[in-house]
Amino acid sequence: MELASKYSPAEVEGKWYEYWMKHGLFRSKPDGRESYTIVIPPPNVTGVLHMGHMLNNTIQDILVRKARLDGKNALWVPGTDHASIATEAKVVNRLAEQGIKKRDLSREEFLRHAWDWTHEHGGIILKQLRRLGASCDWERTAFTMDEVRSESVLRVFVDLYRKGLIYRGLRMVNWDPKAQTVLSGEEVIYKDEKSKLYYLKYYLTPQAPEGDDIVPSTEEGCVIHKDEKGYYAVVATTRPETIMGDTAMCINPKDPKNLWLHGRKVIVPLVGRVIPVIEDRYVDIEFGTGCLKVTPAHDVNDYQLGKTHNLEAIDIFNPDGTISDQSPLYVGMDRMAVRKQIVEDLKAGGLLEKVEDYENKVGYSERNPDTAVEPRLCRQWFLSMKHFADIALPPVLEGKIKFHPQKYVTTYRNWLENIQDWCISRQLWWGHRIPAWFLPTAEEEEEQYVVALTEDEAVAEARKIKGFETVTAAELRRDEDALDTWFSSWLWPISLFDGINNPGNDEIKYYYPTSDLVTAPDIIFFWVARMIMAGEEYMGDVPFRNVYFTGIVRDEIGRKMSKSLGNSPDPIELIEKYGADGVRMGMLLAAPAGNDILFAESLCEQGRNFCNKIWNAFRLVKGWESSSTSDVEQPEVCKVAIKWFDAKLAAAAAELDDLYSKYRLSEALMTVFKLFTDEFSGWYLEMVKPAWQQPIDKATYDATLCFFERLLKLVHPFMPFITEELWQHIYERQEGESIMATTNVQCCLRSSSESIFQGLNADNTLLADFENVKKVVAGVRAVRNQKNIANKEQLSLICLGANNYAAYDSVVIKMSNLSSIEVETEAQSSDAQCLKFLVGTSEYAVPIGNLIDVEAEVQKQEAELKRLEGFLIGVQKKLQNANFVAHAPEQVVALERKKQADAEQKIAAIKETLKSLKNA
RNA sequence: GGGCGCUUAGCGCAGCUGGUUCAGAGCAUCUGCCUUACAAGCAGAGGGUCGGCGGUUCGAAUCCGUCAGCGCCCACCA
Repeated sequence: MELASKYSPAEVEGKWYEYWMKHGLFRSKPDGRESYTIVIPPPNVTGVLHMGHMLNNTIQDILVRKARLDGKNALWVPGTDHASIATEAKVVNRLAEQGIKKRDLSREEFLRHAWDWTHEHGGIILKQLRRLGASCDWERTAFTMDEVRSESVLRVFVDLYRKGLIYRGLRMVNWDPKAQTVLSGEEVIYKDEKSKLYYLKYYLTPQAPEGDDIVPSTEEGCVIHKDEKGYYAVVATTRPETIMGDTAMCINPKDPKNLWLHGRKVIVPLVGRVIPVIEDRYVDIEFGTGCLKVTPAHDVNDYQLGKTHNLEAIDIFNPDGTISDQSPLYVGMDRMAVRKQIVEDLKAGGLLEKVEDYENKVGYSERNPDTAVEPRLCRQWFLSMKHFADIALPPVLEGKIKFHPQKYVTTYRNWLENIQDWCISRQLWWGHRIPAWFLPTAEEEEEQYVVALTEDEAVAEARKIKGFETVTAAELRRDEDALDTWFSSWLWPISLFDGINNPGNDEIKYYYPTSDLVTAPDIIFFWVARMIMAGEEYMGDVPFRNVYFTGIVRDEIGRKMSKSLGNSPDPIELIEKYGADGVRMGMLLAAPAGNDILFAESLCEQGRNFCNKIWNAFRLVKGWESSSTSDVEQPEVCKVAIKWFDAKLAAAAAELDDLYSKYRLSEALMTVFKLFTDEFSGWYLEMVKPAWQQPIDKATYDATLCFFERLLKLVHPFMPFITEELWQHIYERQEGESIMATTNVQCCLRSSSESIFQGLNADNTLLADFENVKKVVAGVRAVRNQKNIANKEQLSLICLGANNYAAYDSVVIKMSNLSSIEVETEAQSSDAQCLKFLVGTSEYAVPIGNLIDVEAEVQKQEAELKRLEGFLIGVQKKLQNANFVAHAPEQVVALERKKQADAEQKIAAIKETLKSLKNA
C-alpha cells in the first residue's frame, strides 16, 4: 500500500473514535483488576469548549490511557453541571430577548424554558470532547440535575439538617442585584477600583432649644468644625448613597480629635434624620476624619456595630438594587444613579466638604462580573462548616490526598482554618429546590418549617408539631429557593456511583475512592475542598488520592484568554488545522503542573510535526516489508543496534513511568518525543536501514516492528489517534482489538499481561558505551561539516592508542560512512594530514589528505588546550586544599583525582597533536 | 495588612536531600545540506557571572538572611 508522505489526521480521527465507541473500549465495569478512576470536573451543561477545557481534558485523557495501558480497569466518568446561576442568567436573557420577564412566568413555566434551553445547547461540550479523543465512558454520562444526582442532593440536605449542620438564619450576606440572589463568600470577587472618598458634613443638633451650647473641648488634638450654620462632624465615605440608611455615627473613644462629639447627636445630611454618636474601638483613628457613618443594613462591619449598639437597620435597597420605599429620598432610582445624584445634591446643599481620589476594593459577582455585590441582611440557609473543616483537613495534611503541586496544601489549610459557614440557598429556580416546607403561621409569628425528602414526609413531620396536627399538604408552602450549584458538585465522586441513595453498592465499592482529580486551582475551595468534606462525611474516606492542579491557559504574551480580547482560539478549529494529536501535544508542551501555560499555535505545529515524523518513520519501515527475507544474513550493525535500542526502550519506559508517577506529563512527553525522534529515527533506523533497494533480513525487520509497536504504546496516551492508526498497519488486527488494551501486545516477546511501562531492565553499561560511540560518530561528522566533505565520500578513522569501543565498529562505520577503522600507536600517528578529536580520553584521527588547514587546526587545538589547562588548575587547587581533602567524602576526592588524571592525559594528547601539526 | 510562590540561554521551562567535566533539554536564531522515510526534514554551531548583596561551607544555581522585581491566594478598614 502506498502511504502519503504527510500524515492526514482528518482522515483517521473520526474513524477511530467511532471504532473505539463501537467496541466499547472506554467502557468499564467492576471486575477483579485494580481500578483507576477519574471523574470529570463537570463543565456547564450549556457551555462551549475553550482552551482551559482542552488542557484539563487532555491531561485527564493521558492519565486514563496510561492507566489502561498499565492493565488497570480504567474509568473516566463524564458529565455536566447545571450551573444554576449561570444557566438561569442565560435563560433569563433569552426570555428577555423574546420580551418575556421571568417574574411574569410561573416557576413551572420558567423551568420548562430552562429545560428546553438545556436540551438545545446541552451536551455540545461533551461532543466536542470526543474530537479531542477523550476516552470517557459515555454510557455513564451524568448530569447534576438528573434523577440520581437530584435525589442524592436532597437526601444529603435532609441528612445534614437532621444532624443539626444545616440551619436557617438572618445574616449579612452577599447579594447579586442583577441575578437577584444571594451568593456565597467564594462567589464574590474583589477588584481594586479607583473611586472617590466623599467628606460629608453631619451637623450637630443644638443641645438646648435656645441654641448653640457646645463648649469646645480644650483638650489637645481636638478638631472642631464650625461654619455659619453651626458645628459639624465630617464623615468620609465611598458610598454616599447609603446615608439614607444611617442610624448612627461612630467615633473611637480614644480619638482626641473627636472627643468633643461624645454623647452628641448629629443630623444625616439631606435626610434630616437625627442619629446618635456612638463610640467603638473598631473605628480607625487614622482613617479619614475618624468619624464613621453606620449603616447596619448595608455594610458587614456596620451590621456588627449595629448589633453591639442596638441600632435600627434601615434597608434602603430593593432586591434589584434600586432604592426602596424605606428611604425618604430617591425611591425607585438605581443605586449607581443615586450615587451621582446625591453628590450633586450634597454639593448644592453645602453638605459636601471635599472629595478625594481613593482606591478601594469592591466586590463583584463571579457570574455577573459587572455587577457590584451588595451586602444585605437576609434570611438564608447555611451549612455549618466547622465540622467539615475538621474532617477535611487531616487527609490532606497527612498526605492521604496528595496535591500536585504541593504548594496548594498551604492554601487549603489556610482556608479551612478560617472557614465561614456556607450559605447554600440561592434565590433561583434552576437548581435543586430546597426540601423545606413552611408551616402556615401568621405573619407576625416566627417562621416554622419542616425539612423532608418528599411532600408526604413533610406533612407527616409537620403534624408532629403542636398546633399543626391536622395540617394538609396544601397548607404547607415549599421554600422557593434552590441550592447552590456546588451543593450538588461536592457529591460528584459519590453520586456518580449512586453512593448516596444506594450506599455500599458494587460500583461505589469498586470505584471509590477515585484515583486522580484534574482541575484548576481557582476552584480549590468551591469544589475540591468540599468534595473532600462530603467524601469523609458520607464515605468515611477521601474522594480521590491525587489532585493535579493545572495552570491557567494564557496567550503568548501572558494575557488571560477571554472572549472580549478575542485571543482565545477555537479548539475545534485548531483540531481541524493540526489534528487532535497535534493540539494535545501543543497543549502539553508548555504545561508543567501549577504553572500557567502560555499558549501559542506554534506549539500545535510542533505537535503536528511530530505526528508527521512518526508517520514517515512508519512509511520507511513498512517499505521494507516486501523485501524482508530470511535469506539475508543479519548484519553485525543490526545486531548491535537491536541490542542497544532494546535497552534504550527499557530505560525510557522506566523513566516515563517515574515521570507519570510524579505527574510531570510535560516532561514525559518530551522524553517520548526525544526517544522517537533522536534515538529511534535518528540512530536506530539509520543503523538498520538497508542500502538502497537492498532487502532487509527478517530478524531485523521483526525486531523493528516490535520496537515500533512498543514505541506506539508509549506515545499512545499523548497521541491516541495516530498511534491507533499505525498500530493497525503493523499487523492485521482482529475486529475490536486496539492499541489501548494491554492484552493486545502482538509482536513483542513479552508476556501480554505486563505493562509496557514496567518490568524492564536496561543494560546501563551498554547504554553508556553507546553514548560514547555516538560521540565518535559526531566527531567524524564534525570533520565533514568543517571541511565540507560530502556524506557520500567515504572516510577512514584511526584510533590512537587503542580502540575502546571495537564492539561498535560496525555502528561507527555505517553511521559515519567509513571505509575502515584502524588502530595506530602514538608513534605511527605523526601523519599531519589528519583532523583529531577526543572522546573522553580516547583520541581519534580522521585522515583528510591535503584538505587540512594547519593554521586553523593549530588555533582550534590551542583553544582547547587553554580550556583544559584552566580546568586542570581548578581541579589542582581543589586537591591542594587540605581542608577539601580532609572534609570532602572520599568518593568526591577520588573523582577530583580522576578529573585531574584525565585532564592531564588529554593535555598531553593535544600537545602531541600540536607538535605534529607544527612539524608538518 | 497577612500568607504563598517565582526570578536559570531570545522565549517558555528542568535542575530532587549542596559535590558526576554542572550550568541543561525543547522552541527560536545562525551555518551547511532538496543525502530515495520525513524540508512539517537532516547534520552542526552560537548563546546564560543561575535577579542584587551578604552569610554558612573545603565546596552554593542548590542551604540561610536581606533587598529588588513579578505573580497568586486570603482579609470587614469606611
